[in-house]
Amino acid sequence: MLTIGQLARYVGVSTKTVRVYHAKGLLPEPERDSSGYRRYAADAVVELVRIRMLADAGVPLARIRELGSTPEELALAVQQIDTDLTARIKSLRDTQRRLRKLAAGEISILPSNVEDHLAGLPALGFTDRWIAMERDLWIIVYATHPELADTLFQDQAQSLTDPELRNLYLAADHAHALDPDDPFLVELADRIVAASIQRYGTEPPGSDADPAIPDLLQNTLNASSPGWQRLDSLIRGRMADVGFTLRTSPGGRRAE
Amino acid sequence: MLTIGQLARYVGVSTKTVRVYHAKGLLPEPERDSSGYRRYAADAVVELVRIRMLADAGVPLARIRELGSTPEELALAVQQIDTDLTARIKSLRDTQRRLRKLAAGEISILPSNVEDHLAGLPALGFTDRWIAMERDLWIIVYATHPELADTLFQDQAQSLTDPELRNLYLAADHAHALDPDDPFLVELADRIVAASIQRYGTEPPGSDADPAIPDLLQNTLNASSPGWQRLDSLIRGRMADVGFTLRTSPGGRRAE
DNA sequence: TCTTGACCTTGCCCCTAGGGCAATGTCACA
DNA sequence: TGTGACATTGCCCTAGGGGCAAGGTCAAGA
Repeated sequence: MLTIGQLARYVGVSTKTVRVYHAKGLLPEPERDSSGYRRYAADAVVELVRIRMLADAGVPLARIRELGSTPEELALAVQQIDTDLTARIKSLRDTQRRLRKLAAGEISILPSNVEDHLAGLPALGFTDRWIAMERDLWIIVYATHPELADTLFQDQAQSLTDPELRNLYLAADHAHALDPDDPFLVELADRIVAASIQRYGTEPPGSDADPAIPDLLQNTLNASSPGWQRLDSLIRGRMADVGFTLRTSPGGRRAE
Repeated sequence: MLTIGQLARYVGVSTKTVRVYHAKGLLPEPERDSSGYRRYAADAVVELVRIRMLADAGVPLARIRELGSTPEELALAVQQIDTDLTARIKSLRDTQRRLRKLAAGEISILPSNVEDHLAGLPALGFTDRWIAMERDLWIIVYATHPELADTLFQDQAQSLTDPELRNLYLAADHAHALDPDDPFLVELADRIVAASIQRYGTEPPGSDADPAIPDLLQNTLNASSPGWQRLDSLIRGRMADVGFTLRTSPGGRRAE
């Protein structure tokens, strides 16, 4: 008769695996010889091969144990394991495809229309710094307000088709390098506030939903350059003057 | 900024998963706000997506952590993960194929030539009981003595092509149903011993390698019917009389 | 006969990638 | 001022074994 090692070697598993199957009740404990060694008959080989086949297919051991009952039940279970296996193969292939896109740098975190929009910005004259900032902004917006983000994005994308607004955005982009005392910043702030009021009245889209978004933008901008910080400060001052709804989030917590 | 829940939802994982990635050093711990909540910036989303992609591909988290160093190294690693993924897909498909064979009852534990040999036995007049016994015997032989088994099997298969020997085996098969006192058993034992000596001299193949195999056969036979037990006993007696090498394993331990 | 190396036994702790719970603190809304 | 959804840390649990310890056994060679 077979020792545990011979059984395990023949089927291609470790002795530990066989013992685990005994402990889990998958494989019946065989007789012991006079020194306490397990002694297996040939049917244990057949049974162990069956178990390994199912385990290799990813069936949990607990389910394999319950499986052996009736032949119809077993056939049904095998059917189900088969479709499950097909699904897993498909999922692996999908993963492989996405991994290759990742390696090629074509990974898209944002919806593809947003990625397309960002990809078009360099041609309009925006700096990489600005684009990176905007990209981060949209990631945050889509993560925090998935139901609003599309609307906000459509508005933003559409506003770039207006040459005047586009020039304001471009000017803001390039204000990054300006000295905080540059008088151009005052003029730019005035023009931005005027354009905003013309476009939205005193109630900008999204402002009724969550005050965190403007805060967020502000923080991102301010951290980046003194010129931007000054520009933001000017805009906020002008907005408040004309009663523009620019609530600061309570305690400023959301923007910390 | 994002809370852990927003980050997790956006990427499609649980908050626990994100915390685990922090604990394992995969994702840097972000700043905390005044109440101790984690606050994430947009780059955490990008990083988390990258980690999930690799994790989905089956890369262990410990390896993902070591991965980020140089771009060439990463490209090489991704290359390797890709081939690994291909191998896993192939292995799953093999498993699926074997599972279908299992479901169809076409599973082969033994080498295919042995299975073919067994499949041919019914046509020669052997009973299912004999074939099942022989199958078990070959499983044990291949498991215990993989290097000898092929030689022994070739000899056995070849001996069946001799009509006289084949008739002896058939007679032994059908002796299962005989009464232990049937005089035919004595005659059959004589003929088997004579044929064995004619074929092998007094040194049967495999006897010099391990005495367990004859013991094994004996035990299997004896457990099955009184007729067989008697036949075996007669054969052993005759063999010993003529000096045939039929060692019993020391203490009989291997056959327990 | 004694030693040596390869087996076997049980029991214990370890791993991965998280899940789930508890106890507690916070946030936002009504 | 509640209330439900969210956050925090810490702890134990899972599957499918791996690995080690401390001991018992077996076969072969000196």
